[in-house]
Amino acid sequence: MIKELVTLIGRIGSRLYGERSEFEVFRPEEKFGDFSTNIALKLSGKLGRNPKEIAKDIADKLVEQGDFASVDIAGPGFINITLKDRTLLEALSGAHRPEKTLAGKSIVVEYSDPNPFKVLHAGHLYTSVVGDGISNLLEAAGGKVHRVNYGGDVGLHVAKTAWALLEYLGGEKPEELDNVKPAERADWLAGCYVKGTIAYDEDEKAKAEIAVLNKKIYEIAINRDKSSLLGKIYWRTRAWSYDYFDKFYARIGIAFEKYYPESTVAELGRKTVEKNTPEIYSKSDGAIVYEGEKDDLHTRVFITREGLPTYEAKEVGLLFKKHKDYDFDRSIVITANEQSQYMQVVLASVSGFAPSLVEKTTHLTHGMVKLPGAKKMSSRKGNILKAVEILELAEESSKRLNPSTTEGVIIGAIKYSFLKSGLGGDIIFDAKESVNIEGNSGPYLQYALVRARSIINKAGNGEQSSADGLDSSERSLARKISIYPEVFTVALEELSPHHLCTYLYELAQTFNRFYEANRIIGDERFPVRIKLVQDYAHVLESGLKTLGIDIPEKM
RNA sequence: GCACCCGUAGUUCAGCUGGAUAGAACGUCGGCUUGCGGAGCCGGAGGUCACAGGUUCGAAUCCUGUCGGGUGUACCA
Repeated sequence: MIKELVTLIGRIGSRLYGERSEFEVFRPEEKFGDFSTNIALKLSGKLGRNPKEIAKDIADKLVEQGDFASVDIAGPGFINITLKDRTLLEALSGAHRPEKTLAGKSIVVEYSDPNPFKVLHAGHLYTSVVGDGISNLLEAAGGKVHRVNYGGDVGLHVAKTAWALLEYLGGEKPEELDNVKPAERADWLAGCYVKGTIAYDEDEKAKAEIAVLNKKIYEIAINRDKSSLLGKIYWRTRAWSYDYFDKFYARIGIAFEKYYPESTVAELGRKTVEKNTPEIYSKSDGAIVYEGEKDDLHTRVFITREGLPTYEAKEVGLLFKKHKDYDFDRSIVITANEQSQYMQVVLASVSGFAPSLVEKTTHLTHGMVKLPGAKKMSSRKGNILKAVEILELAEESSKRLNPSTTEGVIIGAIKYSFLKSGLGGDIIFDAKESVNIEGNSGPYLQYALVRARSIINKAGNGEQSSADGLDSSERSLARKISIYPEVFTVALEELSPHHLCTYLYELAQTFNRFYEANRIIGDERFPVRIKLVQDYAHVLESGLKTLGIDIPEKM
C-alpha cells in the first residue's frame, strides 16, 4: 500500500516538475488521514516556490489518478490522504502475514552466550529474550534462522571453578561427584566458581595452582581427553552445566540449535590468525596483535606470548566456523555493550582477508539489567542478579495480584518488559510495575487477545460481509490493523522488536476502546464488527508469537 | 588522555535517515452500574526534550562545544 503510494507520488512529482526529489510517505496522526507526504515541502526548496501551491498541484493529480476518499493540504504543505473504507477493509485479511522477504536466506543469530560452570545472570535472560525476538522476526520474514550460543568452556573461570571443586572432592576423584544431588549441581558449580575466584585473588599458592589447572584443562578440552581423572571430572561437570542451560531455556520457551563451546573454535582461530601473520596481524612483544590504530581503533592481542588464543582469536575462529556450518547470508551477533569496541577490532582485522564475512556480520549490543534503585552490581563478590531471581520476582508480584497466574503469563510479562525498550541502554526491571498487569505490559496484551477470542468463540460462524462504511471507532481499529505490515518491516530492517511492542500496545488500546464503545454480538453491524475482531486477533496473535510471548487460553 | 554509547513529564520509556499543538505507561487527582471477560474505558494536572551556539522555511532529531553518567583502552572473557 505504502509502496504504491510512493511510486504514484514520485511519478506525479517528476512529471510535473521534472525533479526527482527525496520525499517521504508516512503515517501521520490519525486525525490527519491515513497517509501523508512531505513532497511539496521538499520540492519547494529546490524550485523556490510556495510549498502550498506545489501541494495543490500534486493533490489535484492524486485525486485524478487515485481512488481515495480525500486528499487534503494541511500545515506548511503536507498532503494528507485518506483511503476509502472499502480499500482499508480489503487490506485487513492478509495484514497478519508478513511478506517473506528473507525466503531462502540463511541467517545465523548468536546470543545469550553464558559461560559453562557459571551461573546464568539477568543479562543472559535479557539477551536470550531479545535475541529470540530478533530471530523470530527474521523467521517470520521467511529466513532460515539458526540460533546459536557461544560460551567459554575453557579459560580462567573454568580453572577457578575446578580448583574449588577439587578441594571439595579431595583431589581428582570423579566418583565423589555422585554425592552432589542432581537438583543442586548448577548452584554447587556456581558456588565453586565464587570460591575459586576469591582464592585466586587472595591466595598466591591457589593462584599458581589455578594457572596450572588452566593449562591442563585447555589440553583436556582441545584433545577431547575423557579418560584421565581430571578429564572425567571436567566433562561430567561441563555436561551438568549445559544441562542446566537447556532446562532454563526450555522454561522460558527458547531453544538453541547449537552450542559453540570456545574449545571448538580456539584452534581454528589460532591457525587463522597465524596464517595471516604478518600480512594482517603483527608480532609485538612476543604476542600476535592487530594494530587497530590504522582503523581508528585500539591494538588488541589475538595470540598471547604463551601461544594461546585470546577471546579475539577465538571470535575469528567462531566467525569462520559459523560460516562453514551454515554458509550464512547474514550473521547477527548480540552481546553486551562492553564487547562493542573489541568486536570492531576483530571485524576490522578479518575484513583484511575475508571481507565478505564481515560485510554479512552485524554486531548488536545491549545494556545491563538493573533493579529499581539498585547500585552497580559486582560479579566478583557473587552478588550479581541471577536469571532465576528475575523469574522469582515476577512470579511473586504476579501471584500477589492473581494467585492463579500461569507461568506463561509470568514469562510473557518478563519478555515484554525486556522487549519494549530499544536495545543499547541499561534497562530497569521493575517487577511490580513493569512486569505486571496494567499498562504497557505483556499481560495487558495477552488479556486483550483472550478477550477478543472469547467474543469470537461466542459469536460462532455468523455470516460475514464487507461493509459499505465504517463508523469512527470501527475505522480507527481497521486503520490500526492495516498498519501492521509496515511496522513489521521497520522492526525487521532495524532488528528492533520494540517497534512491534509499541505498535501492539497501541493496537490493543485501540481495540479496547472499540470494544468499550461498541456492542458486537447482537448488533446490526455484527458482520463488520466481528470481521474486525477476527482480523485484530490474527494480528495480535502473530505479533505476540513473533515476540515469543505465550498466548494463554484464558486468564 | 583518546574512542564509543547515553542524557525527553515525579518514575520507566517511545519519538531521533529534520516536519504539523513533543506521545505513552506507572504514579497522582476526578469520572464510567442496565451489554459480548472491569486485568477494561474516559478525563485533568504534570515538559527550558542536560546546557550553549550553528545549519535550515522548519531542530528533541543534523553539526560543534560544554556539563553529567556508563563502557572500553595489550596478552581476562
